[in-house]
Parts: sequence; C-alpha cells; structure tokens
Amino acid sequence: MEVRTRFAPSPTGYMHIGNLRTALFAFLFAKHHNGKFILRIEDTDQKRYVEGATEVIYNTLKIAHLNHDEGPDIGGNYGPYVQSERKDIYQKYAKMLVESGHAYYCFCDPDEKEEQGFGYNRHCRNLSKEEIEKNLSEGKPYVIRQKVPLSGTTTFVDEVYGTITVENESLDDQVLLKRDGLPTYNFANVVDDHLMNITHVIRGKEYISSTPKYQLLYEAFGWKPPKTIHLSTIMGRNEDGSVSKLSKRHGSVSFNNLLEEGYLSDAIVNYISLLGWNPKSEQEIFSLDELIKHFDVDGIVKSDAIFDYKKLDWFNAQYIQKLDHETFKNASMPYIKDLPKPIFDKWDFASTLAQSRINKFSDIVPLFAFLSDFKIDTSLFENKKNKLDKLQSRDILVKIFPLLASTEFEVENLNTLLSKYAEHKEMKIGKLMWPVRIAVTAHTVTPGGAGEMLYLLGKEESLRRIHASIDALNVDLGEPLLDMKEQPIEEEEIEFMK
RNA sequence: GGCCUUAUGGUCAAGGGGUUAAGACGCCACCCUCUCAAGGUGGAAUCACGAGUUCGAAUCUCGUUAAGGCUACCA
Repeated sequence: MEVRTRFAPSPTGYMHIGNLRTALFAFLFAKHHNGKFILRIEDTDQKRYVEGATEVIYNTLKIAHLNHDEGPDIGGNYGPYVQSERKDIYQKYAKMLVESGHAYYCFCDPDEKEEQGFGYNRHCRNLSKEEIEKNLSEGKPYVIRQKVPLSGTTTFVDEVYGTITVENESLDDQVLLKRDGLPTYNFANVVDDHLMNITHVIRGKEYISSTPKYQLLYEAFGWKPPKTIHLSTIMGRNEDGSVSKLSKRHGSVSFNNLLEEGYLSDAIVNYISLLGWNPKSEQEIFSLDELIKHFDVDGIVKSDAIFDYKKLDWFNAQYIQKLDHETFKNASMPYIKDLPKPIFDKWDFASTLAQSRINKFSDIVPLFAFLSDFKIDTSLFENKKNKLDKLQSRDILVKIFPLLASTEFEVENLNTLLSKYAEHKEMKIGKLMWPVRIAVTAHTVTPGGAGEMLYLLGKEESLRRIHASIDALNVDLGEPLLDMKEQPIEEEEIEFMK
C-alpha cells in the first residue's frame, strides 16, 4: 500500500520551526517510502484567520524544497484540502455518529463552566429524544459531542512511543462540531485523515493525549486508524535556566525570521532534521536527498530537544563556506545596504573576506563596522606578541606613511609593499602589519589583514586615518604633532622605494 | 488535582546486561597566523535519585524526583 503522510498546519501567518520540523519528517517519511506528501490547511478556527497566512505555508514549503504532491494550491484526488471548504462533510459524519449512538447533541451554554478541571459534566449526554427534538425545532444552538465510553480502556500503538493505554473514564466528551457548524480539530483530523487515505499520521506529541479519543472515533466509524508517529517537542532555554516550548522569547523561531537573519534554508533543514532524529551514523551534513535516503522511524528520539542556535550557526557556516563565491556574493547583497557606499563597489573583493568569517549573513554588518566606526584607542598599538609599544608603532607609521602615499592602492601592491618593507627592515611581518592595521581600522578584529583593510578604505581615507593615529599617538606620548605632508622622507626609505 | 510522556556531558546524541560510555556543537589549551575566523592537534565535561533482579545494571523492574504535554465550542 502506498504510504501517504500529511502536513496539516493551521494558517497562523508564520511557520514555527517546530512545525517545519514536523513537515520535514512527514515529507522525509513519505519520500523514503516512495509515497505521497499531502498538504492540508486546518482553518477551522475562524477567529484565528490571518490574511496571507496560507501563502506563508506555500512559500515555506517551496523554499525548503518540501514539495507536496497534493494540496489546495495544486489539487489532487482527495480535495478540497482546506478544511473550511469541507464543512458539509464533517456535518454529515458528525450526524452519522449521533445516529449510531457515538455522539450527541449538547445544548449547554458554552461558558457554563463545568466543575474546574474535570471536563464537561455530560449534562446533555442522556437527553430524551423529545427534548432533543424540541430544542432542535426551537432552533436552539448546539454542539455535537463525542459519547466516550464510561468504562474500559482504549489502546493504541505509536510507532515511536509504543503501546499507550488509558482508562476511558479519564477521557472527556469532547466537542466534535462547534456551535458555528465547523468541526474541531479533534474531529476534522480524524475524518480527513481517513478520507484522504493517510497511512501515517506524523505530528507533535502534544496530541498523544488526544489520540485515544481519535482511536474511539475511528472505531465508532468502523475505520482502520492510520499509524501514528508522534514527535518530541522542540524546546528553548529560558533566561532563568528553565526550559519550555520554543517560542519567540527564545529568539527567532519562525522559518522566515531565520531566513531574514541570514541562515540558509538548507542549513536550517539540515539542523532541524537532527533534532529528534539521528541517522545512526556519524554523518551530520545531509542534503535533502540524503535525508530522504537515510530517514528511518527507528532513529526518532522520544525525548524533547533544546534548540541550540550555536549549533545552527555551525551548520550554517558549513553551508556558507561551501557556497560558490558568486552565489555567496549575491546572497549577501541585502546585508551590505547599511554599510558605507564605497564598500559596495569593492564588495566583489570584500565578500571573499567575509565568506569564511561569518556564521550567518547578518554577521556581515558588525564585521565591517570599522568602516564607519573609527574611534582611536592608542592602547591597541601596544601588542606584546609583536613586541610593540606606542612609540615603536608611531615610528613605524611615520615611516610607512610616505611609502603608502606614493603607492597605488591595489591589494597586491599594498601587500607586496608591506612585506618587502618588513623584509627590508628585517622585522617580523606582524610587527609592521599590526600597527598599520590598527591605525587604519581602530579595531583589533578586522575582516582581513592590513593590506586588505588599506585597499577597502582607499588611499585617501587610509592616509587620513593613519595620520590621525599618528597624531593621537603623539599626543599620548607627549610629543609634538607632525604634519606628514611636510615630513622629510628618510634616506633609507627613499632607497627602499627604488 | 487527574491522565499521558520523557530522563546519558552545557546542547544534539550513540549505546538496550560485561564498552577505556562513541561522535558533533559549544568551551579550554596548543599549532598555524599581520587580527579574527577558517583549518590542525589535544583536553575538561555525562548515565537524575533510591530500591530490586543479576555473578555483573547507563541498559531490565518498581518507586521517587524533575521536566514537558493534555485536561478549549485552539490547533
């Protein structure tokens, strides 16, 4: 029999990462078995209607490459795939249940609060036929409730969690059809999964508690229940150290947020595939096709998993580094908009520096902050590894200034000039590069070395910054300020420039 | 409160009676290096607790504790 799984989100306007993971597993399971993956929109809650929410779902699935075989946007043989369009179907089946004695009309007031915590008091469970007819003919609003057996037990076998048995008396007479005529999720999912021939229901484990009631419904209809594969919950760590279901307070939790921050769709999918599932091998980087190939229910983990942004960062960095440079460059464009204009022209080069240094595209902004954030801190010129103090740094800068002033600012020129000069002066390259890089960026961490930074800043700005650094150093050292344009170039430097 | 589920380092997790209890992220150190990354190498760090079964328990059983879920005319 062909495997058919479904992803049945309600259109909330955004795709929570936990939902995406459910979709992923349902997709992987179906595709692993050469089956069909169906999309069904669960919009039975009118109050929750959000404009454009179904588009978010379509787009997410498309971007993540979780292509469905049937759904509202592409049709299929089991439509309609939007629950609000299936109203009549649910009513028909609800009435069938009433007739067979597995459900009943309930005319109770919706807010007639039943004794707290013990569910509905079953007031209407045993109304006489006459009473029901009377209420109905008076047009009294009603809901239809499931008539759960008062004794005995109900058992189902979950593919992940195993056999689960509950006492029927712990189950309540849940509402099947609401006052507005629409079904509850609890009813609609049973009817639809059966009618759409779903063989494996893959969903979050918050539904385990409700599954016995669904089981009873299938039995009442005389239908064969689909197999269930419940998935653990993706959790987030709170500031106080506690853990709760991943939500906005933990950071970005929607697929779109993550995309906006500059995470790659493939990296996100890869990471969440390993949240609650393990491939029983040491492989961690998986393409979607590989996931399809290796996915197996045996690898599904029962316990909840905490979403770790650090590990997502690592996955994303892996994917970013693998991008061919052209793709990287294009994908990074939206993130350099806030950077000073000149960098835009040199992005071809600058992006090569960025690619191995960022975890996500939004990291580009702080990486290049030195372009506009230039606040000299003379203490940075002291560097013990290169055995440098402020005085030496100042002297080096003073000597290198005229050389730079007469050089064309291209990366190769700059780098050869600097390294040749260091060689000429018989100093370690770092001893020269450090003060130059600091002078020109005022940052200890920069996206590239001194040569690259000079090039990115351009001649004019570079010289201006070096001059300013020399001035600051002199002030600090209590020495007179120099006007670099008037400084005589020493013989040795003249000789070097040959 | 009742019911259901879960429990291996900080995190993802392998391991299902005998193991030096894998691997990855993160962290730390070192190497590389003009900084930071990237890349190397190495290191610290885990079986929630208590009984029981057994020659032997992270592994099986029971209990406790903790966490999560359900207990909606939400899904």
